[in-house]
Amino acid sequence: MERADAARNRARILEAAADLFRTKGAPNVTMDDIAKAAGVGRGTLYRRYPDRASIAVALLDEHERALQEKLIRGEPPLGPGAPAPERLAAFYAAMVDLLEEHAPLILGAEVGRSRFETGAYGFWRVHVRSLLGEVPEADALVDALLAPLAPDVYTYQREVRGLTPAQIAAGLTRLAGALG
Amino acid sequence: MERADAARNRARILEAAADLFRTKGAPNVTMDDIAKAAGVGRGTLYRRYPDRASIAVALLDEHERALQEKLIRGEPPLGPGAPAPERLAAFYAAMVDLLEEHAPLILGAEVGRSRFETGAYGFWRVHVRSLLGEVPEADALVDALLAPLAPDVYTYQREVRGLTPAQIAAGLTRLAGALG
DNA sequence: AGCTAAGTGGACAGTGTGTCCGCTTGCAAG
DNA sequence: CTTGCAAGCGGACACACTGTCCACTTAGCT
Repeated sequence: MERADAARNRARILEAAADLFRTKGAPNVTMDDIAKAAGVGRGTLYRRYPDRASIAVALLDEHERALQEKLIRGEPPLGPGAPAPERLAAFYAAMVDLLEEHAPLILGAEVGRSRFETGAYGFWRVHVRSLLGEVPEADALVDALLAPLAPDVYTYQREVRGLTPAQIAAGLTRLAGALG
Repeated sequence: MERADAARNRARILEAAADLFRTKGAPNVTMDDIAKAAGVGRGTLYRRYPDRASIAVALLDEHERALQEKLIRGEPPLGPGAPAPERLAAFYAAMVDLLEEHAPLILGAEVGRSRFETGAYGFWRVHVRSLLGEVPEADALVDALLAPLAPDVYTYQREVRGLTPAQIAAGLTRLAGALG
């Protein structure tokens, strides 16, 4: 059981962090900023979240879980029942939505190599791997197909190349369609 | 014109940095380490190279230039003359070689978003874009096709997934073949 | 009300960054 | 060979962020 003050502080920390990530950009937010904004001390912050990444992961958790649920039990083409290329395309489209909504957050969650260490990456990997079926090169292909969903690639396409989410999704759909 | 002592120091810095990147891994090497190992002061180091990335870029320069040369003027299928999918596959294979050889270095070169800001990325981008021709989604597809070549993806595939360079290249070849 | 363990917060030490400025040295002209 | 001087050098310094530690506070049970 969690004490009431602890719960209140957790909520305050998450709220403050979400706000700071959005306004200042994840890499520019220090642990100290978050503690200050949440009105708690450094020790309190570190007790729960050892680094920025773990805060971002906590913030992302519910959104990613919702998508995971849809992939497993949702309607086709996202859920089971549609042909693999269509399901892959639908997955790409859903991920583009997620990135568009939360790219700054996801960017904040991924310090260094941590992208591949999150449970979410493992889940996407298993999902796409299963869609590929018995293709011999599938084990190498999986990560190649997930690579375009890296948040830094997405923000580069959006902000530097000036592409729209629709254009990016279209490109990925083509990629999905080309396999089979 | 560059003074003799300056030239000597530059050589020493690059040599020391290459050594440290290889042995300790790029992210664990501090500017101070490099200065110490090269036998120069911090100021001297910063005069030429404002950060780790610029050192790694300098070290990579000649290797990347060699590949760029082959893409423009080399024999097919790497150089001009072969069908686009084959040229793309050859490009992928060459990049896998480059990554296998220099992944730690490339990883060191890419602090934050800098991957997309190097001249090299721009070059790969133009090359692949030209291979895609008039495909409507090409502008979005380019970055998606380059994404699997990110050094962190490569090292993840090699070290965590345990894939061989040949397997990775095979996966990418399949990707290249699927377009057209 | 009293007890106690969970929770809190800020001081502290350690580490890395980037800058600044007095000193040194290569090198070209006399 | 000597001299002048600008380019080059290097370490001290100020600053920022991290992560830990521990004396104090407080929620929630009895």
